[in-house]
Amino acid sequence: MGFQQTFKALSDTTRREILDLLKSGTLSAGEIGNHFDMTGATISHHLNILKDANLITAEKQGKYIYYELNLSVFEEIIGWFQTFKEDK
Amino acid sequence: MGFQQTFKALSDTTRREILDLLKSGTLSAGEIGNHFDMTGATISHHLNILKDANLITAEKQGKYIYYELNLSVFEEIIGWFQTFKEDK
DNA sequence: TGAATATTTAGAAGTTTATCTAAATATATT
DNA sequence: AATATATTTAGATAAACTTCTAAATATTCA
Repeated sequence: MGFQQTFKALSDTTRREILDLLKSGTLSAGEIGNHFDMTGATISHHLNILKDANLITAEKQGKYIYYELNLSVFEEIIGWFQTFKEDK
Repeated sequence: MGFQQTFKALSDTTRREILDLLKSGTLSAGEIGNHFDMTGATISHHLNILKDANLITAEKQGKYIYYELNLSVFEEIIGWFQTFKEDK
């Protein structure tokens, strides 16, 4: 765990775009997939990586699974970056 | 370029440790390499990726090449993370 | 119950990545 | 000039990653 998983998750353009989409609010897997020219299977794989990295959370509601940003991990990462500024 | 190269560079543990080392100040390639159980060739490869991502700068002085943090790109990345907090 | 929709899982293919060894380049020293 | 030191470059290999297709699971609706 730690930062490794988080940074790996952030190192892919599609996944960062998914996070950008979720800034506007909760979206289902299908709605997220509509923004990309990829199969649903591929999007599902990316969502899983983001979820494992705790960057998003998933909640099933009937037929759909809704994904949402999990901001707490963003805090930690920002904190890591801040250490570079402070120590200067 | 843009963020892609930067996040890719940050997605490796060794490279993040190199950045942590450089927080204390400038170091030569050899001094950096001494902190890791890897060949100099591998360290050189990682330094090159960090340099291409503008996360560090290199300056040759005689026999040595000194590496230093380049904080300007850190600013940009912190800015990207901040957008997630603000838009909430 | 059966068909349609939403999403995930499994397995495969091609690409990228991290690392090594060996060789090359550049500088300093004797 | 020859040797030693510092670092990079080139080429190879194995592991990890992204993406696809096909199949599986879960849910809703007629």
